[in-house]
Order: sequence, then C-alpha cells, then structure tokens
Amino acid sequence: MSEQTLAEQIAGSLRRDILLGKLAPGALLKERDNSAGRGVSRTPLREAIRILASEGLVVLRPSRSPIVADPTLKEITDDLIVMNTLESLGARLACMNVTADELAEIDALHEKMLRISDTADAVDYFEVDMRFHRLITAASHNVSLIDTHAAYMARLWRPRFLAASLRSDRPRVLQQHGAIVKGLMTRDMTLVSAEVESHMRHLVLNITDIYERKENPSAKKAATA
Amino acid sequence: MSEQTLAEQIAGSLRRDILLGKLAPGALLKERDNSAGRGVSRTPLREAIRILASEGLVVLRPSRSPIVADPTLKEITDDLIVMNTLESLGARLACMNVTADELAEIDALHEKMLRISDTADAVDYFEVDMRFHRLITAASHNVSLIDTHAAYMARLWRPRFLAASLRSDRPRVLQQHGAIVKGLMTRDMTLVSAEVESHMRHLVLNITDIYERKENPSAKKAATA
DNA sequence: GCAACCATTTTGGTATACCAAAATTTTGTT
DNA sequence: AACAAAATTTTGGTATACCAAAATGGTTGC
Repeated sequence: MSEQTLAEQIAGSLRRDILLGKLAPGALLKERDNSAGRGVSRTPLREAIRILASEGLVVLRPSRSPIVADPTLKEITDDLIVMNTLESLGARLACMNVTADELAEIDALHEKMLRISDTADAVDYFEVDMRFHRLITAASHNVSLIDTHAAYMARLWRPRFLAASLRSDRPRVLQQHGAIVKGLMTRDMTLVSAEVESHMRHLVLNITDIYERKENPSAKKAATA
Repeated sequence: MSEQTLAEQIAGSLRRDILLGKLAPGALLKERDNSAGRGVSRTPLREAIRILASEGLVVLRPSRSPIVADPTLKEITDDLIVMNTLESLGARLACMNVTADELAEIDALHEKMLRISDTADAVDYFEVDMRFHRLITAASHNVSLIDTHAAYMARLWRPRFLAASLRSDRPRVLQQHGAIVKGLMTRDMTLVSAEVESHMRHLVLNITDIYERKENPSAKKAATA
C-alpha cells in the first residue's frame, strides 16, 4: 500500500484537473465513467468526490451526479470575505505567537519574492505568494485557523490564481507584503491587520473585475487567460 | 430510498452519541464492529465516519481505526477563537444585510429566551441559545460564513453545552444577547462586534474553568456533569 | 400536434467479497 | 527465561455485484 490512499490520490488528481480548468465548472462527475476512465473502482472514486465536496470544489446532489462547482461571483466574494477575516486574525495572532525562526522564514520568502518578481511566470510566482500567506497563518499557532484557512485557500485557488496573473499588480502586492512583514517584526497588530485587509480588498476588486469581464467580455481574448 | 442517505443517518446517530458522551473521547470506531452493531454494511458506516471526520468529531489515522476526537483545552480554545471571529464578522455583516423579518425573528427568539430562562432545563435552553447565534450569522447572508460557522458550532457543541449549563451565568448571557439585538436594530457594527466578542470571552473563561476542574477535580462530582 | 404515461436505461446507494498491511500471538531457539 | 522470528488474526482499503430511485425516450390516446 502506498503512502496515501487511492482515494486521496484520485482526489489530488481531480483537484488539479478542476483547478487548472481541465474539468469545466458544471461538468458531471459520473461515478462509473470516471472510475472506468481512471482504471479504478467506484469505491475510492466516490470517496475522492466526497473529499472534494468537503473542500467546496464539487457539489453533491441527492441521487444525481456530483458536478464541478461553478461558484457565482457572489459566492466567491463571500469566500474572500471570510478568508480575509481568517487571515487578518491569523496575522494578529502571529504578532503574539510568531517565533524568530518563523519570522526569518517569512522574511526570506518575501525577499525571494522580490527577487523573482521580474522573471517568474504566473504559476511559480503564485506558488510563492500562497506560501507567504500560508506561513503567516501558520505563525498564529492556531491549528483550527490554519486548517480552515487552508480550506478557503484551496477553494479560492482558481480565482486567486487569475488575479495573481495580473502582472501590473505585482509592485503593489510586494509593497503590501513588505508592510505585513514589517508589522510582524514590530508586533504591530493594528498595522498587520490593516495591511492584510487592504491587501484583500484589492484582491476582491481584481477578481470582481476579472469575472465581470468574463461574463460580459468587451475584449474577447481574456476569457481563458 | 428515504429522505437522507443511510450514511447521513448513521453520521447523525454517531454524532449524537459522541456529543452526548455515549461514545467516549478516544473510543475506537472499528468499521466491522460498528456496522454489524447497527445492522448496516461497512460502506455507509465508512462514509459516515468520513463525514464526522470532516466535522472534526472523529480523527482518521492511516491504517488504524478512527477514534472519537479528544480535543485538548488548547484545541478547544483555538476553535473558540476562530468561532468568535466568525461570529463577530457575521454580526457586522448582519448590521448591513439583515432584513426586517429576520430582525423580528431574532428579537422574538430573544424574548422567548428571556421568558423561559427561569424554568427551562439545560438542553432546551441551550437549543434556543444556539438558534439565536445561528440566526444572527444567517442574517449576514454570507453562505460560506454560515456554513463554516455551523461547522464550528457542531465541533464545539459539547464544551458550549457544558458552559451553558451554568445557570448562574444566564442573566449575563441574556443581558449580552439583548445588547446584540439592540446593536443589530440600530445597525451599530461597533457595538455588536464588541458585544459578541465580550460574550465569547466569557465563554472561553467558563470552558477553561470547566476543563481545568475536570482534569484536576477538587470536587469529584463535577466530572460527568 | 400535444401531452400524459409507461418501459427502459442510467445513476447513485448499499451490501459483500477479497486483499494486503499491521498488529498480535505463538513458537522455537539460545 | 528472554528474545526473535514466523504464523495468525485483525483491520482498513478496494473491487464488484445488486438494488431502487430517477431520468429518458418512445408510444399511445386525446
């Protein structure tokens, strides 16, 4: 038996497909088709779908095929508001609980982000960005918060990725990250809280912009970008 | 096929047993024993366990029997901090989004709670208390928040129930509830936020007290109370 | 031509059988 | 008697078979 269970592997694979858009929102996830297609039985496939459902990437319907979640802008915004609150709480707790090692790691990651911001492609850059936010939350040392925050990060992966792909915003993001790091170092809860929330406000605006353009595309190209 | 799936029924039954203490923290949930005991097969039993695991009531261990979660005081406190933040956010959003009908319902429930506070037993009283907090969160009209808050409510059911059983605290709770209702009516975000957070601080104190007494009982009786 | 109804098919839900790790016990050796 | 190794048992993970809702599509009656 391998490290992780078959169901978890399938969940990981499906998750990738969903987040990368290979599985379109609204697509049916029929148990028989998908399990046959992947050469596994329905049992682990079922379990994988439950996992993704608990993450909000898939919606279960009674006696119907599960479908890939197709969140409305309102639902995404709701998610972002909650995630913002969680991250703000995380940052404030981090001011109280962060260790020197963690602080150094956060700072190092921020420095790295500054260095690669000119050259990195969207995926690499986004990876670092996610790790930055994850590290701050981890520094809260509140396990429940870390888990719930991670769940929201997963659910919002795609919209956040689209937003992070706007290169024009990189300078502002970096500046705000710098302010957050500084706030953590000086244990200034008011500052980090404000910066995190401002950071998130911009994110909401960007995502709103992206989604409204997608629904009403004046420039046709941006649809799959 | 009945309204809800067998797995959901089992999950509900197990959840009750766990929250009421019939299934002690740390108890093994062997698939074969439990499914045989309930006259169902392992498949829905397995699924039920996954549901409870996602709620945090059960912990899954690789290649080992799942066990009933046995949270430490630190873990419970972490949960409470997150829940507090969520409820505070909910109250602030409710100030912006609550409808007249919802406001009336919340007020009516508060009035009912005032009326029954002298006579109601712990379970009935707690039910109303939970509904009160749930209604406020619902008035935020933020579905993600409502769901996540509900998950934390479920996970914290037992400690909150123990705390709510302290009759001596009822007057303070009612007074604070009243303040929250007033804050909602006047759409005073600062007030409701402060009241919710104060409400929660008392809850943390009470639960800390209860758990520390349980671990180090000077009066032996309180253990199962 | 349209709508209601029935047969067929497709689907998710459940039960059961099987397998391979992991734990446990037994047994053999020193 | 103590330890180690091997056989056995127990357990969760997976595959498959079966069942009953539900959707589908065609047929019939108006």
